[in-house]
Amino acid sequence: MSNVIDMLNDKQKEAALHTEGPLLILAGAGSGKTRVITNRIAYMIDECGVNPWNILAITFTNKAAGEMRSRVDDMVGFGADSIWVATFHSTCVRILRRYIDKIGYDTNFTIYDTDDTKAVMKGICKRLKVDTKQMPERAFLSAISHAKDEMITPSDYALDAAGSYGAEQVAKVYAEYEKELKKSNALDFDDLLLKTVELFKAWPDILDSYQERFRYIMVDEYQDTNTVQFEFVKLLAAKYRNICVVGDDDQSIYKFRGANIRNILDFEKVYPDAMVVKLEQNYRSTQNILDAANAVIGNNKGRKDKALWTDKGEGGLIHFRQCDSAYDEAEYVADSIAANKRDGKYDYRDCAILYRTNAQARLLEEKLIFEGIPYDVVGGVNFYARREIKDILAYLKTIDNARDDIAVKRIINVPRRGIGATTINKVQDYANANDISFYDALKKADEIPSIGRSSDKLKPFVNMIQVFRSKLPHITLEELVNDILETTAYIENLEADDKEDEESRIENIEEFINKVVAYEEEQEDEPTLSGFLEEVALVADIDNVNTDSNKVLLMTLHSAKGLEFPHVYLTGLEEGLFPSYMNIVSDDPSELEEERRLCYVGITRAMDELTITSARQRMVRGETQYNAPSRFVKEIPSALFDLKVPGNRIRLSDGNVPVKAKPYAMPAHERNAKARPYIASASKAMAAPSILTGKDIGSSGSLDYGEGDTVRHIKFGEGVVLKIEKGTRDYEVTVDFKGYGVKKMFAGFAKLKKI
DNA sequence: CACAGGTCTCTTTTT
DNA sequence: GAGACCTGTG
Repeated sequence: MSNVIDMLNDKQKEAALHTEGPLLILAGAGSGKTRVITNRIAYMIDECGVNPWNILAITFTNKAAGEMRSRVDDMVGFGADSIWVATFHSTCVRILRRYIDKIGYDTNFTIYDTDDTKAVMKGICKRLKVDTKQMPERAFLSAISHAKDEMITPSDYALDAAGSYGAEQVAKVYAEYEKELKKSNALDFDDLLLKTVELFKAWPDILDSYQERFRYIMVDEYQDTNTVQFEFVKLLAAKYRNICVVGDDDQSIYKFRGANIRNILDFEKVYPDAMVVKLEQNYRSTQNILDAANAVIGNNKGRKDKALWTDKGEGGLIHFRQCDSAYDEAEYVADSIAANKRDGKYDYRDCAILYRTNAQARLLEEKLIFEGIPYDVVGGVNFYARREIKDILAYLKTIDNARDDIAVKRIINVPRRGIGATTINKVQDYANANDISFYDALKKADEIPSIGRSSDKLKPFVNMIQVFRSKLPHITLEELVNDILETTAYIENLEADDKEDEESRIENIEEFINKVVAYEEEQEDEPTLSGFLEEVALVADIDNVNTDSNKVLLMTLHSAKGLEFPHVYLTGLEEGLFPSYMNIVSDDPSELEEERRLCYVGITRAMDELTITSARQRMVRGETQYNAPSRFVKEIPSALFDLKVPGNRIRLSDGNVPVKAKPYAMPAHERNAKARPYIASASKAMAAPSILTGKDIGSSGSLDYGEGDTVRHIKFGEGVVLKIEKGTRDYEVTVDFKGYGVKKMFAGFAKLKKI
């Protein structure tokens, strides 16, 4: 037997050797899923004579796709690059770029992101005079998105809606929205799947050609697929039935985005002859961490029964700490990371801080800066969603596809050209009346009677775009972007405009140009403007994570799926935040189960050490909230917690009932944290070494004072160091303070300064 | 038409 | 607490 198979355990082997017919791999967290998939592909190519060209592997992110390709590449002699590895969305885009003209679109369609669709919806609601106080734009968008996920057309929707005022409204708006996108030759994210399925159904010979091409299909993260995605896969696999799906129902966390957990739970119903393999041996985490994860997820009903185990050993206990405030929480985490680094226990890159909502990142960032800890935040505001980047992209989109009304309107007065809302409305009215695009109406500005002298302002804009367009075939994308920036004096206008963010915006633009250059360099075929825009439209935040640099990573639990870290900090475990308030009050109990799965995902990211934190008090949307620790914490058996962690006042009995804490003496470091006004630490943050210099202050590995030295403490003032002991996680320093007496404290927290 | 300054609302999670 | 939105003024 080949060595690619020998590397696997028995269960994994079973999965890898089953290359023909439907296969469901239930892969628990950390069970070596990627290894099975890659080895299975290698086995098919090397041992079964499968042509790599006939293999399609669909992953969740571009990052995962890239990793899979390079791992297969390392294993097989040649041919790995002809395997089609891509995300659902990019796979569909590639198909549609070729054939979408068959269903009435131009092959140079643009892809509308969330902002763009919002802009479209705003216009529609205004036009249809919808009361957006009653029914906000995003409600329509989410209804439409769900309809598309379920393959419900506007006319289907209208039929079902009869009788219900709200649904009728949605149906009307939905129909209008479709018309608008079509007119703009634009597709939204959901359309990419939907139109591909439509194409396949309308043109059986096209479907057939793809069925012939993709004789072996693999889908990763199958638990997160929605109905259209499943339909897409089902159609492709209908002929050869070599479909292998890999997933874990316990990690299904995208219901809000339409993911249908039934896809994985009912796979065997759709494919009765499917072979099912369960991978339960975990190669990532210690047994304690797995026990915690199993205990939490065990509270969910209607899941496929499984339990992770490992031969890695028990490992250390899980830390839990309830802090007084979110500030304290952030400080605790930052201090812990600094201490770990100093002790040589974990490097920055070994640590990840996870949270439920993006907003939580801010405080954490401040404390990390204060401690001089280098970090990267994944997500938040997507790079390509930033104003300056969207502006440049809008120029590029306008040049590429002038039917993209949203793009044209975005830049028509950016930088300012004295073209205001009144003029824009008149042009739009004219466009509507003549059933032409906004840009085409601009070209005919002379013929719009009501517009008057404003047409003098419109002409130069149209000319400029036409000039860019005529240059396009002769220059590189980088040159084009620079040309746009120069012609419009974009940066100069930026400087005049907002002084505050100017610097970071210019940096972003530079970064954008780097990405343009990178695209042109790595592109094997002719790099094109459309190709670049397409790539940009489909990148996820996680795709840009640079794992080479030695930095702490901050991200949401959703972004963390599929990743692993030696030390994971799970923050904000509070009722109302995680699980979120929305899901606690929801009458649909499955919402809470989804939160629990999210918690399960978080716990199982940890390899060696897991720290869970919560705050008693936290600012949420400008309002202070007081929250109890999350129910999920209470679902973890208390025996798994390290109760000796300073500051942990929660005692959990094995009956999962919190026991009233005994009077608690606040450790010195925590009192300081409280006594110190937050502003003070913010100003000190500036004095801390910049992360940009690459100097990490926490890395000395030893203290800069010794026994007998006089030191200063932020609250207790001057004192003499009596003793320094090396503890398990930090140095314990005993100091005799003038006026405060002898105190024992952790060096990592106390931040004593030698004087 | 642009801009300053006030008010209002709130996505949890994202391809 | 921030961003989107509205309104009055120049």
